[in-house]
Amino acid sequence: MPSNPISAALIAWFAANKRSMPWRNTKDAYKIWLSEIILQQTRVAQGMPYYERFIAHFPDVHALAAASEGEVMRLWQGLGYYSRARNLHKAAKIVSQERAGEFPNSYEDLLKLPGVGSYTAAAIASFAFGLPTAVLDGNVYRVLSRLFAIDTDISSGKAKKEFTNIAQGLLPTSESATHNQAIMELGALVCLPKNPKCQQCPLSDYCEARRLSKPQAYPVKKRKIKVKTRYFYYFIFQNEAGSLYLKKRDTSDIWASLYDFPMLESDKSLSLEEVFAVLPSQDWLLKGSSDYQKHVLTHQHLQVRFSYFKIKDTGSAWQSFLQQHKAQAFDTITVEALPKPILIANYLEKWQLSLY
DNA sequence: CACGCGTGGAC
DNA sequence: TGTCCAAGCGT
Repeated sequence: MPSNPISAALIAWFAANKRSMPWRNTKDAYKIWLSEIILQQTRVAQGMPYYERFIAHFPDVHALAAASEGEVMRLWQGLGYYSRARNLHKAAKIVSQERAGEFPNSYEDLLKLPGVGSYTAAAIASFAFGLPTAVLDGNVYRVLSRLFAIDTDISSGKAKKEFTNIAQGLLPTSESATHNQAIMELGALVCLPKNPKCQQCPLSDYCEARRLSKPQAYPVKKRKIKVKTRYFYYFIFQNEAGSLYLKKRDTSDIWASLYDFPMLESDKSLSLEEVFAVLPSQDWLLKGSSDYQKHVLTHQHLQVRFSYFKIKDTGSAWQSFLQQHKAQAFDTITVEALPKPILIANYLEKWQLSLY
């Protein structure tokens, strides 16, 4: 596909308005891949410090492949979607060990790497290798659905094919990298989900949704995110030496395989009395509650209310509890502001706490 | 195909 | 305060 008026306008706008990002100044497939994995479902401002930290620790794919999974998880901690970090490490080992550090240079082969799906494969193919593969992400869905007033449900498989074809048809072969970045940047800066800045848009003359005065009607998305509320009642056990008691989480739930405090979960809010009533009536618990703190965390998919019960004076009862669960704890943590469970993984690395 | 996965910003 | 959603992927 040769250039076309829409792409030309897009690219001209991009040249004047693009944000500066470290991974935009390179053709290094490793850096581009790393940035793309980090930026999956993640805003640039949130991912940037992680990208810098990963590059500082692991300047090339061999360094990343040589790291332990614990090191990788520790650097990733706080960013969310932790399977990305595990797949990142797996893919680094594949590229380092099976491909002598050379990233796959075709869309099909990139797709085989763990953690690399259709979007990321197209992005790397185009940004690093100049191949004419159109990217299709949330921004592109939004921009294209408005541009052509397409009301296909973007959460459907049909839409993926339809939008892929349109995106591919719009992509100028010779400038695929610039065009791809430009359309995503337009979605991120101008063609916003809620209040699109149509006055500033270089494509407004071509935009069907704009002509119909209903840009906010696009894209059409039927699948709604269900928000569940789970109530977690944590028990913070601390012995005389100040050591804390941690538990590794299940592999098939939120925060898979990360560490948090032992807890009681409920599908409804419980009063302090109810929490104690539901728990087995153990001496260490009934006698031990002397301090209580509460912290609330919410996000899109899941609403979790954390209640932390800090057991200060557990004494011998605490030790027998640990013994009962074959647990030992050593070293010291001072917990002033109690962390979210995700932060516990960091403590584990840092303080070498033992678990059961 | 529908769902789960995380955190933080915007409104 | 609630809702949406952001350079998606794996199952």
